[in-house]
Amino acid sequence: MCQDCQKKTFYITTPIYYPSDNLHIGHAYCSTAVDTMARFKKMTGYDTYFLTGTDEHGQKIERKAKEKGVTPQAYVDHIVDGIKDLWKLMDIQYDDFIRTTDQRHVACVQKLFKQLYDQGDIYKSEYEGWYCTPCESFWTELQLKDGKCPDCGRPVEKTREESYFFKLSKYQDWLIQYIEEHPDFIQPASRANEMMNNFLKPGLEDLCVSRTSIQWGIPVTFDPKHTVYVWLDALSNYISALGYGTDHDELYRKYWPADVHMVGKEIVRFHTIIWPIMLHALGLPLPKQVFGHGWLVIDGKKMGKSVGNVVDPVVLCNRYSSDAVRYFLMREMPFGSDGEFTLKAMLTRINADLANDLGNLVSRTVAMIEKYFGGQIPAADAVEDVDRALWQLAEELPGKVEKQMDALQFSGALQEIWKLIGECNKYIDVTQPWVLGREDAGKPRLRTVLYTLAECVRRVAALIGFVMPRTPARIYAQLGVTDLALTDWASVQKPFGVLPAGLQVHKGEALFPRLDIQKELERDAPKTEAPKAEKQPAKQPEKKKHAEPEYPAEIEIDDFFKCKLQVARVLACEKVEKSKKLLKFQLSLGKDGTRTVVSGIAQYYTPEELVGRQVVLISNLKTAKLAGIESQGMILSAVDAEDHLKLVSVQEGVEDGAIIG
RNA sequence: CGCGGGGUGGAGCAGUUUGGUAGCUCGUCGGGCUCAUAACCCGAAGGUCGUAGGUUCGAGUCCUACCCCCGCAACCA
Repeated sequence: MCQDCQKKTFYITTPIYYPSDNLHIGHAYCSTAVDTMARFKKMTGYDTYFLTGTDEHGQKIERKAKEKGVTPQAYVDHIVDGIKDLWKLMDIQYDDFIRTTDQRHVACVQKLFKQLYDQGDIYKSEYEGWYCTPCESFWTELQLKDGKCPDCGRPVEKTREESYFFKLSKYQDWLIQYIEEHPDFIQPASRANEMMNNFLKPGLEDLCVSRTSIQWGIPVTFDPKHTVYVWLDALSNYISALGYGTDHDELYRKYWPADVHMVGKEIVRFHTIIWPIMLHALGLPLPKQVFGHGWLVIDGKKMGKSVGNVVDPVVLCNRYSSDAVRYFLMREMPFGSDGEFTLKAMLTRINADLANDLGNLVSRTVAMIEKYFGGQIPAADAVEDVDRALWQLAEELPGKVEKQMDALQFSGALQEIWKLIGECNKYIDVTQPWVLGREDAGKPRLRTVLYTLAECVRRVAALIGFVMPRTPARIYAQLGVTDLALTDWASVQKPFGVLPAGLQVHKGEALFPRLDIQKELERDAPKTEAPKAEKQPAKQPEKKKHAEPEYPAEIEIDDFFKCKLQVARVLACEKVEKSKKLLKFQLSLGKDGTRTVVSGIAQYYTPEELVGRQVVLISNLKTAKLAGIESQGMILSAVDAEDHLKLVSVQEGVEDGAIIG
């Protein structure tokens, strides 16, 4: 509760995004949801605070900056500019943008760290691991590749390193109990189960919360060769932005605890385990809810740069308007679960809901008022049951919308609003204003019908602004509404008939021009949308296990001769235990000896049918450990679009170990 | 037995907690209307609700087993 204005407060956050690259539509989805919620709360009278930002530390950014030859700070500054531009483009109206490189944040994190250390929740210990001297990097057992440095492939030494640890284990039982007693804390509920089963019940280990291997981070004040672990750093943003721990902590006192942390499902774990324990250890209240939303997937796959299927929100907004994109994101899928993102679905949605239903309703309403009343909105006259039914629906709408929004059901809220729009279109058909307009006897009814439509359109405009911030003004312009009292939440809660008669309407451009879907799809065909345009009906197994390598247009012959290809005979072959895909081979290279090789082809061949066959092996490939087995080479095979895999072999038998070239 | 999500008319989804006529959007087909952005309105066709058992008067919904898909995790060289 805000002390000064007596309004209830509402504090909502997005995750702080990692600015190693430009953001994609998935990030835009999350921010749109938060912005939509924040706007709705603001509209319905809450003192709302909306925080977003960027998580700028860490190795990956350090490395990216190095590649570009700039400082990490310069690198992130540039990306952050782009992110802010995107939010502007999408009308993401945040109250504050926190960057983990902000001095205010750094100071706060350092203070928290010190406090936890002083009270004994963070302690210094030793961390046993592996050190790569050339890279000056420290790795855990799990991070190693083939027992060597994952970065450079060179050998590593076993070392001990001093590190700070956070006593998660101490608070484990408390957290389990807390989650059980607060079923709304983690939403959707399925995610709470996941956390319990995967992490809490098996038991928490103390978390290593400092690194000496990463320079691009927040130094520990009392031991500056250590930097603070990124998640401790990142999570603190939700309170550092409010001035927690400073002399100016008014915002903290006013808004904390947060009402909702909106996060992607992949980071629910950090927000529901580390963060609550941090807060609890510090004696601070926990956020009321952590909501793990789903992902936008494309062709059934998670969007990602490695898959090469990222959708750029900037392009979409510039082409179809940010309001349309926002509408689609909020309407198409139930919030919480994953949803398929396709351009076709978006275009269909824009045409059906925005152009045909809403846009056309506004258009025909205004056109008729112009045609029959010289553009002046008439006063309601003779009233019948059809009118009253529609009025009632309109009056009940705000309550329904609020109910859906309180449950974070954006799609449900929009569906309710669109029910009214649908009923309006039907109402026109039933009342047939064009018939009423033919004779004077019809005029009283006609006045009522057109007034009813105008007032409904006004109400719709007043209700959609939290999802589509720009559209209401365009509707008001057509209706001739200028009085702000006709556009707010209070104005849709009053009984039907708020709109004053006599306003002058102006038929303007179509709100959402109908799109030629075929054309729009073809427009992108040569680019990334290509496979989507032709949309295979079902699931042609087009999934590649790995991202396709990108082949250079041409290579030097020397590049080829780097590979030592040899014919090898399968001496023995068996399935690798606990693995679906791996077969373990004993191969003979003739006088070059034998090799053990592991290959992921168990789904295509049985061990028995391979024994005795000749295959082609890259014999000078760096060895790799697969399923704990040293694999000394790679067996070549061919895969077609249907996912059929066949081993490569030589036509007629040759000596084992023969060189291919 | 690693964890989780899912399999519902051509497509995308809701419904499963509290068993009782299978619903929505898009698409298709037919009709209506002409105020409107070839938009709007009405109607129809189309589903053995993954498979097989079981409980029940009755199962998409509960129980058992199994199959398939997708994430995560992991080892796809």
